[in-house]
Amino acid sequence: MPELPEVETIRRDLTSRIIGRTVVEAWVSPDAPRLVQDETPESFCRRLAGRTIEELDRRGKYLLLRLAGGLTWIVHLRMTGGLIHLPPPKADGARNGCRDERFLRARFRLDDGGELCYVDLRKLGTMWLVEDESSVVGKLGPEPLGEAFDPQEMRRLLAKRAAPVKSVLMDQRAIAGIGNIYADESLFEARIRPAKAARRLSRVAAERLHWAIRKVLVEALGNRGSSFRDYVDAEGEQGMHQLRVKVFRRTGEPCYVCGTAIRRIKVGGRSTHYCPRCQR
DNA sequence: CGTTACCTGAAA
DNA sequence: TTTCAGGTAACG
Repeated sequence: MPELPEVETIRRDLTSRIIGRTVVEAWVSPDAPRLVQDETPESFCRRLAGRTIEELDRRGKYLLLRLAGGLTWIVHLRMTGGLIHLPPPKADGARNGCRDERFLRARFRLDDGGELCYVDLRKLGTMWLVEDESSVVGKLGPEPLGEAFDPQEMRRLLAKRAAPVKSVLMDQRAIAGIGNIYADESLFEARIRPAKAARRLSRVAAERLHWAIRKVLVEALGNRGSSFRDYVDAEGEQGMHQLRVKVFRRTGEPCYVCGTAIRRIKVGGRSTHYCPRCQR
């Protein structure tokens, strides 16, 4: 579900709510045996309990919760995962429970009475508790909104790749954080065919793509991400960027630039949307 | 390099 | 009933 703008929105929302909080109790549903990586859910819960969350960071689509004592709790939401924060109950004792108990896969009680609920319809999400973050996020490419990602880096990572340019954008070892929505949107903005071999892009096209990626991600972030289906932020609210996309899931509808019907094809096994006239 | 498996529910 | 889904690891 969530790509960089969605995960970053969750990170920002959670920061003021959970930094400095201690996890007093962790619970993982026996119905989600693959959620916790590298150890049993019991051992994970035992090691997490009593730890204080000191920092909340993001790398690509991964959330990094740095804990006192050197451990990092890493969460990847995959397709349908979500992290919802329930604030401490009001003075009158009123409590808003997790809204979809059906898909609740894990629950983390905090020392202020609040809690973090991990929900995941498809159960594809994963979490780790590690000493060495690089064992999980070490192979990711540069952050597209970071300084290391410049036009030259864009050209470098497209060079020599025979795969479609869209597949390279979605390759997390090439660039971190771009998924199906923002790959299509960036390629539209850069006027490039998604199926074109990455190494065939001209220098100018690569530079347009560099600029387009940043523009698209910044705008999506400003709209708090895209909610096409399951995505909600840390308060359970939808993003707004699905109302602003130019091609994603607009098959058959007119291109906003030239009026040509948006086309849908498969690239790297994923649905891909583009304007056959604007994108060459 | 492309394809398939992992899961479950909603939409076609 | 069949297809599809904001992702990625493990295949061949």
